[in-house]
Amino acid sequence: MSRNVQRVRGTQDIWGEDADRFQAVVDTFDTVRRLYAFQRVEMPVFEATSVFARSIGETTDIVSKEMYSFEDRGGDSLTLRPEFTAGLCRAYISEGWQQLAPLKLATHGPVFRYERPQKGRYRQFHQLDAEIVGSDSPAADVELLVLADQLLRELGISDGVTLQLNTLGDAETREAWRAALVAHFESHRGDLSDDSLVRLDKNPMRILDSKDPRDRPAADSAPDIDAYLAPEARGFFEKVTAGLDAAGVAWTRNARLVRGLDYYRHTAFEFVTDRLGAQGAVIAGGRYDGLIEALGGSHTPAVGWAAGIERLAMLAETVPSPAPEAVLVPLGEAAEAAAIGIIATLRRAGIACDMGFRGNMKRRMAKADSSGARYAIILGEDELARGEASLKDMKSGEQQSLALAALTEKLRAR
RNA sequence: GCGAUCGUAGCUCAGUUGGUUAGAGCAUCGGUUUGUGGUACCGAGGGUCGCGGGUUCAAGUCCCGUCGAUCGCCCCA
Repeated sequence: MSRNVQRVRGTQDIWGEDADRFQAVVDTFDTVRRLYAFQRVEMPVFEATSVFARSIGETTDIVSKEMYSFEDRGGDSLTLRPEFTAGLCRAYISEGWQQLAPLKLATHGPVFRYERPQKGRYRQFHQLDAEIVGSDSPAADVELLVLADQLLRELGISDGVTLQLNTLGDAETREAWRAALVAHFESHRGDLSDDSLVRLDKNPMRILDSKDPRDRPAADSAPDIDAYLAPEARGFFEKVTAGLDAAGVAWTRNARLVRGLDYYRHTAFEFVTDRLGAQGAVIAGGRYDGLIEALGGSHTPAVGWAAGIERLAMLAETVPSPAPEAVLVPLGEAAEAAAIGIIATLRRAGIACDMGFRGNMKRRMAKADSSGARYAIILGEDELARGEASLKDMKSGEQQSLALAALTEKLRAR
């Protein structure tokens, strides 16, 4: 298998059942986003490197060591997108979408991060993405969360997934809490793991969700944001949770759920499963009111989430791959020639069908059977001479002779 | 980037303390009187045992390196 040509590390060839499941996730997302009146948007797979460097933050691992950046032939530094949000915000500014705000947008496609591959974690992976740009209403957060919840329900995986919810407050709250956290962890410096000592300088809030047991006492005794929540921020969070309750979406408060980047405000959430090991987050997002400003636009509140298609597909049941309605079995050269016209007519009439090209009749019938087709259309020379074909019901085994002209109507009648 | 486990046909695996031409099931292809599938039987193709080096009379089996996958850490929409 691994001769000369090998897949690039962290990439995947998706086919067969996996491809069916992957497509089912995308199709379900597309159906659900229409129900919520989210517009489809297509964006470039690469952007100027500065778009991600400025929005995601120079100090993050994503920007400092996980981006696929390269210089193009014109000497510009470009980067394959490591996420959707930054590019979408750039588009919002470049395309003048502020006139249309609030905008409800949905997109999906490949994203790229140079990471150590694991199950459910690839260097080219695929995300669904939903964002509401230009709304500072908690109703936007609610709508996005209900959308995510319905997506999981339609995929049949909502049982194994829980919504964890937190608030990071407004800018002032967030700063006050952050300062309190730093003070708290400074006083416990001696108890922290090496990783968390680095976090203390770079990303102190991340100590809260550290998995290292050495960090847990200090993390667990750290102050919650609640004591620092400004009244408006508290009100915002209460409206979000009340909206979820009204919509019948189950959630749990996770006061240790945080976002490292400064432009995150208010709602932060993750839909988490324990069925995928360390890669447990299947949908994650939050409100990022400060991002578009950081990119050079005017102050624009926004909220959104992204979901890993591969992870959702791994949780989803196998979907039966769509079978053709009929398979043509031509016998002999003249029949094969005639079959080309017949199958073209059927397909133009919207009837999914296939044709076997090789083997003897027994083989072709076996092929027709394993395809799952409802009918086999047997085209023999003598039948063709009479302008007829044999239509065989693969389930009952019944077979009848039919005028070629009646074939389309007969199959479409079903 | 760090630590650990693993790597034999398309897939799932077997391969005894290193010992002759590396096996099975599934799948594929062909056949069981030549125009009829799902069952059964017969047969065939397909592997330089991830790759490279080393130890040995002898390596799929041991050692080293490398690549890849997996598990955890890290990071994360």
